[in-house]
Amino acid sequence: MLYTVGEIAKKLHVAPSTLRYYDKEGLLPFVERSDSGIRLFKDSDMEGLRVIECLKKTGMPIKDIKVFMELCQLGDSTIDERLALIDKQRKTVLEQQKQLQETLDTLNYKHWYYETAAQAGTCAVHDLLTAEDIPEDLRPAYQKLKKTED
Amino acid sequence: MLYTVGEIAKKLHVAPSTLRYYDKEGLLPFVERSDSGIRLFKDSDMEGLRVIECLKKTGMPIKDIKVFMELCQLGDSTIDERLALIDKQRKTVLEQQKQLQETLDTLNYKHWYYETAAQAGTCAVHDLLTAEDIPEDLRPAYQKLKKTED
DNA sequence: GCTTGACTTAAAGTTGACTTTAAGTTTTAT
DNA sequence: ATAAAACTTAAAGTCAACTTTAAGTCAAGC
Repeated sequence: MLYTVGEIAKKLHVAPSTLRYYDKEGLLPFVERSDSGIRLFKDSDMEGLRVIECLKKTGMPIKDIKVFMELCQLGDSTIDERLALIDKQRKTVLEQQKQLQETLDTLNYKHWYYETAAQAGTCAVHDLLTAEDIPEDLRPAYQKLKKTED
Repeated sequence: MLYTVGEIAKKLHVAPSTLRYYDKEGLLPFVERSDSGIRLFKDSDMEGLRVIECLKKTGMPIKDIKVFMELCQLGDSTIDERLALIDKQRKTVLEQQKQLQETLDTLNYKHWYYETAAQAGTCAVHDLLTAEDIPEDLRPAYQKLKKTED
């Protein structure tokens, strides 16, 4: 089964122009063309597109994704290199998870801060509070916001 | 204690031009100026800057951060609104965490894929494997990559 | 007092990732 | 056979978030 760029775009919920852009940037070395020059996507191309989608979600820039997709085209001699790139990207995602958790911790503190302020009718209530009044799990985030050194 | 834009920039590990840009965009309604027009940051401004940093990490656009910082300047009458914005942003971070975990699951599958291929010396080894040969925790990611409908 | 480095602004430039436009070709449907 | 819809490319436009530049002012150390 073969698909045009518009059909694939619908499947992936992206604009056809996005796929043409990716192709122009070299992310789709696997797509073939009809005699008249129309892109023909195979069922098996979907996996490559999903890999691109995944790498994009890690924040990898287009140019780096291109390198990976090219390695895929080169066959078994590039397996080790591809494994190294996957592992590198895995590390960045783990770091992002850590970062996002810290961000959430801060927002959780702010949520408590404003809920408490809403109860009291004023943010000034927090001037009266000491560290012990802050829920234990929110204290680290509080300390980070308040710290003055660095 | 008062600080110039360059001193604060160092503390936050950002370029001075970034802070001037934020100021121009209205993110820093709290910074004061000397008689000659030089920005003077107070110790207490650090917390506002850390809140901006936090909101930026959630992916919130500059214009939306501006709204939040302006609400902070307006005092206690905006507590409820600020709480609502924090909660909204908290939701987006939870969604991002979910997304990032799915991305990591895919990378974990790919890691296994290439490690297996490296052992065998060829990616073709995966043509011989069935679903049961794939570690159980990696199967959902595998299924997602392979699925052909949608 | 004067140089040097840091500050100021406005405006232009950069980057990445697309999107839109324009002009043309191909395929599909009647 | 022809009109409409979908495809093609190259080039220009957009957007967010900065960064750089240019021209000038201010402040600190010698």
